[in-house]
Amino acid sequence: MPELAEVETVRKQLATRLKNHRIEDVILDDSDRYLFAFAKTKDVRTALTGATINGAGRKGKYFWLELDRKPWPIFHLGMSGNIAILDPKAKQRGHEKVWGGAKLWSSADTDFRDRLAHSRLVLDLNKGAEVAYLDPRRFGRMWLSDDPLSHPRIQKLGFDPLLNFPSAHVLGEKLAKRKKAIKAVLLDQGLFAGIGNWLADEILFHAKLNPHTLASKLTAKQVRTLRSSVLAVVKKAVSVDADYERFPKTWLFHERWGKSKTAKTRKGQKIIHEEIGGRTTAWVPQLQK
DNA sequence: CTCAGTGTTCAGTG
DNA sequence: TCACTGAACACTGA
Repeated sequence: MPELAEVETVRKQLATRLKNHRIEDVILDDSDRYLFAFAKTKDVRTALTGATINGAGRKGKYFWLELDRKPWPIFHLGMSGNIAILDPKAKQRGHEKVWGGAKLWSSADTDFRDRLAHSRLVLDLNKGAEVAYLDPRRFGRMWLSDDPLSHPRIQKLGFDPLLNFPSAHVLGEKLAKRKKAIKAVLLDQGLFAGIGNWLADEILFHAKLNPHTLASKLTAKQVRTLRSSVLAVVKKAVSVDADYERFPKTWLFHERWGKSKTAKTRKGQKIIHEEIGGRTTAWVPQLQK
């Protein structure tokens, strides 16, 4: 479920685990017209082979590798994308850790190659590490850019809760112009970069706001509540590395995902599932007036 | 067999 | 020009 929390976790793990690693080989499928729709496979190979990773950046749901030379690769995980890292250091510790948005595989796993089903791109690094970009549904995309922050797709993004979130006053001015359901507005990447379907529902649940409320009708107090809920939910999800098991027990997430649609909240309140702004929305009418 | 689904873009409409 | 809606993309799993 790659939304801001998962993507930020991926960025953090790439940056900390792959810093100073050199890309020795690039394995990709030349026939994969989806991932490489906007970057030619030959250019990807040329750009990455031999480069050293200095870090990783992110804005909204886009992330990129910072290399010791340009261009840099930018990625979007789409609906089902994921990043997997094989870290030889994990082998020494003999354990495997699973994150929300990415997996750290121990090289002790004999089925490492089997797990690479749906891998669209694999980077072989020195020191024995490997990184794989996995994407079953093929909605993921990749680009090459000399300056990710000025890339057209990233330029279009609005406020990122972890990078440049505005005051309640500025946020209120933006919302006042939007005459559609707040749920739909939360999903607008041109305003809230990184918020996706599950984060939006969790934020509205946290703020006790009815997802149907028109953004332009929110009171100043509701805007302040919404703003703090966005920050609270995103920061908490990121602080536990988007590990769903470690989300607070009170979160709607646990009742919404992987449960039947007749599941109720821990307090026994009814959860409604309906389409708002073209996306399925789970909410609790009893709480979100 | 049918259909929903973590996201985004684009064509069409108002 | 702007805001919004619905379809399309591709594949898996319930």
